[in-house]
Amino acid sequence: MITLNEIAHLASVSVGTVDRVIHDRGRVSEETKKRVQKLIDELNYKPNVIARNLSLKKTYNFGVLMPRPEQDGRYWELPVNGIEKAIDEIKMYNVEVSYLFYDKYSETSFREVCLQVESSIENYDGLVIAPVRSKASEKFVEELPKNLPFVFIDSYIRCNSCLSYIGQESYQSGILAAKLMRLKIDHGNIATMRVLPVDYHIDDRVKGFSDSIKNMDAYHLHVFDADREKDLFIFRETTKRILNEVPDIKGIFVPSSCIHQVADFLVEKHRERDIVLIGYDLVEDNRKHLKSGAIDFVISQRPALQGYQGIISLFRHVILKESVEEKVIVPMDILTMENVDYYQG
Amino acid sequence: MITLNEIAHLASVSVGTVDRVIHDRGRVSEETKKRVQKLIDELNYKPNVIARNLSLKKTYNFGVLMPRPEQDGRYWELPVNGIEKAIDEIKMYNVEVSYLFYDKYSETSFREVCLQVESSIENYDGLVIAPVRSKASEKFVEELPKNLPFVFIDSYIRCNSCLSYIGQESYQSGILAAKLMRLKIDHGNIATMRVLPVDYHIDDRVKGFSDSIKNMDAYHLHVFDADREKDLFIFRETTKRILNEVPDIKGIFVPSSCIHQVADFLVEKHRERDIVLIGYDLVEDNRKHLKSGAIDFVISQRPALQGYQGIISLFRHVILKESVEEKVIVPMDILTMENVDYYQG
DNA sequence: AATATATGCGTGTACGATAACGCACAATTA
DNA sequence: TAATTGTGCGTTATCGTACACGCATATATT
Repeated sequence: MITLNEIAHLASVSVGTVDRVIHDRGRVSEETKKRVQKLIDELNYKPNVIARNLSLKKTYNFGVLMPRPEQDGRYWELPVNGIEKAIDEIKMYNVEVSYLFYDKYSETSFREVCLQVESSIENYDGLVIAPVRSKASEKFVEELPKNLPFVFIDSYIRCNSCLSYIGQESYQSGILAAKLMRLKIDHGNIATMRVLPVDYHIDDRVKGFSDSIKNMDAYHLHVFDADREKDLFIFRETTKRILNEVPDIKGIFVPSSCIHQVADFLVEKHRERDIVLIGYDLVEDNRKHLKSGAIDFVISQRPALQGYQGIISLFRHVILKESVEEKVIVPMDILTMENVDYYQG
Repeated sequence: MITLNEIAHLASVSVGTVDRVIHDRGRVSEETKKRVQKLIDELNYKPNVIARNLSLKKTYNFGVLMPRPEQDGRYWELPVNGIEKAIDEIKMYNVEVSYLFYDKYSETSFREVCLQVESSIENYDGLVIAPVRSKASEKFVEELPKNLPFVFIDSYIRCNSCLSYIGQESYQSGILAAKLMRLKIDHGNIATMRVLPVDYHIDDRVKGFSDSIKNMDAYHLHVFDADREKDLFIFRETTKRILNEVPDIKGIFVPSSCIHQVADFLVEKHRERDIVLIGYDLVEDNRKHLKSGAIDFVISQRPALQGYQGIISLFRHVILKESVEEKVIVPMDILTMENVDYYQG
């Protein structure tokens, strides 16, 4: 293992000079700089991260902008778990997180949190952002200082300065949902819900599902709109509508974690046995319904891994100075009553 | 953050004394020891791992005993990938691995590797063992020095001194396979293979599958033996036997990664469309058949994660001196042609 | 009583990198 | 010409821990 000191010796300069070359701090003659740089390249010198972080007695703070954990049927607790796991692993590097939770269904709430970050921007060494509110997020990241790295998790927005995106292949997961539906049902009426307000990746799930089903003669697809901003229990209400309008419905696909509202309602009406339910994300209520059989399949896109990876990507870039993947697509996992107990998302 | 120095000051002793207390090196009076220990406990002092490893300029070497990567349809490459990923993450702690590959189907090959380890046992700071050859493995670990930590991956053997087991819930995954089979087929003849030589967790898969299917009137289960030690292409040959003996076979379950041999044969005979295939592990050949539709489902038990976790467990115990989980059960993942491209095992 | 051994504890240095400091000399400015 | 500023470097303290070493003092052995 090559060290600073060795380079210094070989170049017949002091460690200070080598350090200045490495960090491009100037105050080194062009000639010496070349000589040192050549040795660094030739010997493939890599700074010892451990020594560096011991020396740089700095504490790092990563900000996490995401919806309140309890929203979407406590879905957002799952990325938080992953974030906590990551922080636990790298706590010896003096890394902390500051959570900045916002109400996913309120533009002003998100704006407030953005302002809060902007007003103390110097406190942050990196940001993990779940840009659920796309437009406002785009504006926010545009105005971030150029030297503040940030990563997206969960959903993607147009942006070329982001360090990394960790997320889902939503359209494809809709196709997968359709496949699972066809395994359980070989013909008849199927419903799905388009969730409002528009969220790109939830929309894509519906598109993937619809595109797979709509051209098949055996099935008849009914699409219902469900505006979550109008009603917290919109999924329940929409299920009521479905049962009214399509009495012989065979299966329902809900492109969000709120499938448990649908299951709750069907259980009340004793219809859970004859209607196939497919939804997303292993929140506690969904786990319960999956085990009882009310929900047939849950697709999970490793929410904990998304949170974990978000922090780790920042860590690798900011602290280890390593390069990170621009895009990390998480797997889509199929959960049934048989494998749910062993799942780690 | 409390440091050694602060403890020393508060206890009015030198860091040397505190160090001796911490590492229980003796040469400290009972009285001072108590005083120091009390401060350590009260202030909840935790040594700085980074500083420790900078100081202990040690390089660590973990031995990995496992079947040759190319065996079982190159299944064993997958844990190696996970091991490499782990090593890459912790390389700054000067951790290396030595691979000790053996022929899974040869007792003498395994014995040789064991001898090799024993003869230079002082080189190893920990071992990751895939105890595929159960009996010989039991004997081997019994004779290991008490202070050499080791973890099991892939399969478990009776042993109370192992640091950690990272593995699969095989019986349950057999149940899952049966569920998937029932989704595709609602009645008829189904076959499965019992693989020889006996491997507990592969056997358990068959048991889980059989127990789910055999009591159902709609299905008729045929169990075939396949002795891998007699023939490298035994799965292919056994498939031939199945087609001969049960001409109207509807589905075949193979409890190992060698399902691709079955798929190869069925494709040759143009029977891949009307026979459902379910097997294990996303090796390259299986991926191909999954995407083409010849294989319907692959169950994966995160082989890369198993390798990764094996190394990380040793790392946490040996280098970070943290406590590790005694048992880590990896999830069982369902792979279909729709989600296979996004899988990370 | 003289010497050997054991115990208790402090000191010093290494690990590798960072960054503040300082010194010598040159170039620029007043 | 004297004062100021800038450049090109070396030196050194620092981070927190580990450990070799050495010096006292106490106890045991001859």
